[in-house]
Amino acid sequence: MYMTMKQFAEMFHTTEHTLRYYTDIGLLPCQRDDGNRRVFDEESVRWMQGISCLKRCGASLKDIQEYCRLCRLEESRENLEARYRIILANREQVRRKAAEANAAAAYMDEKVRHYEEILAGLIPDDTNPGSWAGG
Amino acid sequence: MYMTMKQFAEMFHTTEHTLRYYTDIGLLPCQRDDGNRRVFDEESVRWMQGISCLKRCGASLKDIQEYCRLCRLEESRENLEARYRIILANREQVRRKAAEANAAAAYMDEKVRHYEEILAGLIPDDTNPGSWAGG
DNA sequence: TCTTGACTTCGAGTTACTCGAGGCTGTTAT
DNA sequence: ATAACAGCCTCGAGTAACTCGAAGTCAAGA
Repeated sequence: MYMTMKQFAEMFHTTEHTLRYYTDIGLLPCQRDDGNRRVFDEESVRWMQGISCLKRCGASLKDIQEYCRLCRLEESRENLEARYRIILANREQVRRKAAEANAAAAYMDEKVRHYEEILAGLIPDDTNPGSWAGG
Repeated sequence: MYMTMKQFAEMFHTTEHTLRYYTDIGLLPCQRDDGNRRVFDEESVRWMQGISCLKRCGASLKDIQEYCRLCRLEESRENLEARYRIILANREQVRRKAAEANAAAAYMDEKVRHYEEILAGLIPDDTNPGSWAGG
């Protein structure tokens, strides 16, 4: 059961350009048909699932590549621990990111309210960006 | 009261390279001393406060540049509304980002627990990244 | 036969830095 | 007076992770 570029791209909500990039850097495995076109099978699908998941969690392609490399190696305690370390480091990163994003969202809410008050004529416009909190 | 490159960079926890970049693209205003070195005053500080705040909220330099341009123009209803639109769009973006980051953080928590169970020998190692949820 | 559509490679452009080389300036130590 | 040093300057190249477009290939359908 082989999929074409287009089907595969649609399946993962990404572009053909991106998929070409991933296969070119050796991140995503694929076969070629007799016309040299990339074709994707269930294995490609499984790898792409892992890749896009780690991506959504904010991992760099380099880290994902390393993680995938480890997955392809023989199982061992060392290997397992190496993968665990990557996952742990990634969790830290995504936690920091989430905290920052939440703070930023809260701040923007305030900013929007501020602007709505100005627009309603309740307070004067203070164009100066220096009046912003949290410099 | 002028500040040197170094002082200014320390004040905003950034690098001199980045500040040079910001001044070069016309985002951050600065003066030059008689030796052609950049010097920063209170006005630079105020602008930089606005810039780093918008940055933390995930705005692109392009958007920040446009926002700052509007701030420098004469006040008007139109201008005010244009700035409001930028702020609104940015809030939407940062909200989406926060939601994504929170979901990713929760997922990574699960992933870490999963790994810890494998490490404790409670369940076998399933190296296959396709076993990951949320393909 | 011609067109269409889906692919191919390759090379350039993007954002927001990041780094380093090589050079200038201004102060301090010898 | 000279040397060393810190701190700045410009300029050009490199980075990640795409993104885009040009020019070419290949098979199927009208």
